[in-house]
Amino acid sequence: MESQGWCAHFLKRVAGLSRGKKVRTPPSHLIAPCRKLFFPLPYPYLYMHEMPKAYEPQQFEDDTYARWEQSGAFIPENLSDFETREPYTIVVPPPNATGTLHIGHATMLAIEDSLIRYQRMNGKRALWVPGTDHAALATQNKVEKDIFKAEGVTRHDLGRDELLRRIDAFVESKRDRIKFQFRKMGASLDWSREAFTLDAPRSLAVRTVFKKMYDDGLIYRGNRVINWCSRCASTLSDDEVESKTRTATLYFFKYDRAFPITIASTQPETKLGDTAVAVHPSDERYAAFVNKNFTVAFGGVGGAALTLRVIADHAVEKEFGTGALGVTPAHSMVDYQMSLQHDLPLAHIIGEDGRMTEAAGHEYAGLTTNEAREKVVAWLRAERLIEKEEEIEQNVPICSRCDTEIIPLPKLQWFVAVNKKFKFQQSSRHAVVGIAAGAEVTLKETMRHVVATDQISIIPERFGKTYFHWIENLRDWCISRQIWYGHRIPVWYCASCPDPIVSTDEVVVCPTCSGAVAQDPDVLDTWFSSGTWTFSTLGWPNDNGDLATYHPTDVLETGYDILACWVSRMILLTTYALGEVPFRTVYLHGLVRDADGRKMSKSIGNVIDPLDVAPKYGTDAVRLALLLGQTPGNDSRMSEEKIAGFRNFTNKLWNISRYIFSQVVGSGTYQRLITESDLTNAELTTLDKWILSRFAAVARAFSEAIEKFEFSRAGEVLRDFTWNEFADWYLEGAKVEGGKHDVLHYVLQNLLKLWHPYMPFVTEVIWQSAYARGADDFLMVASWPDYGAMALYPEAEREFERAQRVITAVRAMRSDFGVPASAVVPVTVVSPKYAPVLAEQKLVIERLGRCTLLFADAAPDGQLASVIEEGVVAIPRIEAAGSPDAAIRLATERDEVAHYIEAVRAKLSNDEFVGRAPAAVVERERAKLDEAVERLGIIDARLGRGG
RNA sequence: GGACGCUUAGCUCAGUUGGUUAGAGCGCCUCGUUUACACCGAGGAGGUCGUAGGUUCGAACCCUACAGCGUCUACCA
Repeated sequence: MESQGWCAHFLKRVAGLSRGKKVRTPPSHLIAPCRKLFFPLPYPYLYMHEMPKAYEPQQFEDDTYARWEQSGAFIPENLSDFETREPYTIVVPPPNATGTLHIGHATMLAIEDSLIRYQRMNGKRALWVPGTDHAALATQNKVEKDIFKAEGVTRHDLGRDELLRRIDAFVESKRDRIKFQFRKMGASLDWSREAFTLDAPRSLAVRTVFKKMYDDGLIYRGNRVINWCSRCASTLSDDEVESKTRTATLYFFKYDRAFPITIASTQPETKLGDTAVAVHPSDERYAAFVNKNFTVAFGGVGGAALTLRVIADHAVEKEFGTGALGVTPAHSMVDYQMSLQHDLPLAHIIGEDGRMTEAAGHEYAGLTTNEAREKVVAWLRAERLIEKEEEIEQNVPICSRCDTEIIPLPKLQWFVAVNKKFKFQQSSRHAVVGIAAGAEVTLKETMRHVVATDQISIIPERFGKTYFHWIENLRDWCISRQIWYGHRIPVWYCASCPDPIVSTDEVVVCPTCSGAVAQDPDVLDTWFSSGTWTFSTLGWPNDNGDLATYHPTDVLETGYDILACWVSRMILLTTYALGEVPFRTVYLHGLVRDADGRKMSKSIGNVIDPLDVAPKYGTDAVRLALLLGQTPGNDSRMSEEKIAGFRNFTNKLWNISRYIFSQVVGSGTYQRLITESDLTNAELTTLDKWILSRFAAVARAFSEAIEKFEFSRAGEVLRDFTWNEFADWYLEGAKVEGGKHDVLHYVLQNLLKLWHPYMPFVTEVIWQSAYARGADDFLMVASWPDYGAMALYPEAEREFERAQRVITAVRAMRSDFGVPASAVVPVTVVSPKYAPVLAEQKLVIERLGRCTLLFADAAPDGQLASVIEEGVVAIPRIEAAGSPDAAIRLATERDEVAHYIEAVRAKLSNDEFVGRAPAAVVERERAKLDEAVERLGIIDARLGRGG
């Protein structure tokens, strides 16, 4: 870094910049905090000859990211010829603005950044939109908790305005953190288009969708039984409800002595609100009572006088309890559904504070449900109405935020009607196929349609089932929340006019009577706003051009755990609002667990924080560890050992480069970019043709795997090539043959390009150290290797593989028989067929096998021999203590071959196999047999000669 | 209760529409001449693909049942 030549080097690069292309100004609506600086930062990279032995990621990463960002290339309009490029869009799933980066985010970023970088290098107008989520309920809870801890006051003490001020301040103080962490991961996001689910453009989108849905009759206000959390004092959507198991006492009893049917309940206090008793339609025990009404005096003095109708309903399980169920429509989701079917009245006996209401009777009003239960049970005991008590396990719904037990209760709420017909409005640009403009459809039908017809494909496919299952069970979506942080419902009520006023703009006075209005106090479910994410981030409803260019987005990449609650909501709202799908492909990654397969959690202390390990092993290593060894939709395990393994790999790539650069005379100058035409056939050896052919094949395999979202396989293919073929064979062979300047640089230059989407930092640093033309010549915007145009040399591949087999055989024998590594052994090869091919590669074989090579018609008697496809490879015995018998290795080989021959012969002598299997398969087996028989012959001849 | 997934080498996992002598990484064992790399190189051991049936000329792969594990989901009061 401190070298003499640094300054001149830097100036040269600055000069390079001035020749660079002009940076386009981003669209005017975009704020551009990352505008390109006129002067680049001091050039941070190294001369080739200054590269340290080991790659030191922390020395380069922050600076590299800053330079990318300042180059403007994250903004697609700054890419060369951007107008003619095909758009490619991903919108990042917005993390909680107040949260911190965890391993799941790191997975998301690694995958999405790889896709974006790959597409950008492939000439796409690649846009990756960043953003954060306000996470209404979670954020408010967190702030409320903090305030209570510090000041002992609740939100009601503070009031709405003050609480919101505090929350905004909290969010403001935290929101830069997650963005900083995204940058740490190398994410090439267009920060000029950053969005927040609660900022002004998104708010407008939310209000606009709300009004449109209201006008279409898809949003309505209704008194319905909803999930109520008395601690949060709010409604919860079905998705925000979890369940836990607990043991409870199941009481078997009658409402009163005169009532003919015994029911069973774990919550006898709710029976104060019963309006029916339900039995199964085929239950003969109770058939006589069905449709009869009974009046019972339940709960003693101050209890309720109940009028109960006996109804028949399939939801009742004959085998459970007594087969008869007391129906409490106001405080049970199931019972509520039944009440709708049978037109039963609701008795609202539990209030929002979790205490019994007056409707439960004056003796009970004000008691908690537990107190009421004790009182009811005491009364039942006194009246001797209890027939039996049983301890059972049951699932109770709890609030996913605070674990408080959910109380279902009726409440006036806003809903989205998912089963109501509306006139479908088509997009003029990317119409949904199969639904005519103006067709009468429901939201549910639309949601099902676009996935069923593959206009949205889900990877892995099996999650389509989860999606359809979720749709089947979807009920009208309760979208109002009784909290203060979030998108306030855009509805105003006039004291003297009956109809609510729905408006995207602030309403000050009633448009009908000019009277005073009050806005609905509730806010929207956070998923309602995140459901608009793909199009609200692209400017809808203000048309700024982005929507036309970048929507529908290409890929939505997220964890499978939010398929139902988020992905499906985006599909719902986008198809409705735009008449377009929000994305073409949904890619679902699995959960990252710890080394023992446990979920990572702070309380267990098994969390691997990507920001802890990234400085230690390098961001590239973390990304590789997340991309390889992981398959879509399946959970994977993460450990520091795994990351360390990939750190080793980044270092390998570093050292491969270091070696190649060391081969250059006059290091410190730029390396020319080598093209196909530089590699003239005449100068290429078999070894060269082999690596070029392999590279072309690997570049294709890697690219095709990425296109198919097979990130792990792609990475493995490339890693194996880089390490096993390029480093271990080609580089070693090149040292022998010498004069490989062009091939070495050609493969390295293209290899760096292939690796760049996965490990952007180390590849860019290497590129900058040797190949960059100027300070703004980034590997990041280099074009993808044109593998289709690369020459293949299948013959050379086979020929070099023969040399490899000979070398491996020599090495194995040396190792088996304890030949000292320092000894150069004379090797005899008997291979009439392949001697010329092997002779051509004599130098490489001799050096890599540490031997001298002699071709003969027969190997000398008594030598150690190995028989390979090419023939016999033999080395002399050495006079060393404990040197095993020469025949042992051959005998082992003979056993294997003989066994194999037996198996193939059996197969080929089976007439049914020969008759029914495809000719090509049979032919392949025959060829295998011939080859094996030939080898066996050679081995036997050799063994017959005693050695 | 329903659905889905998983079960392949000591560990973590691949296995591309049924045809390989079943692979990789880590770990393990042996040996290290060679200044790109010990965050390395060479060689090696290690698996009757959960169990039992079935389909097929042929099954890790398809079907059935069972066992274990996991996830999501649900209205057993």
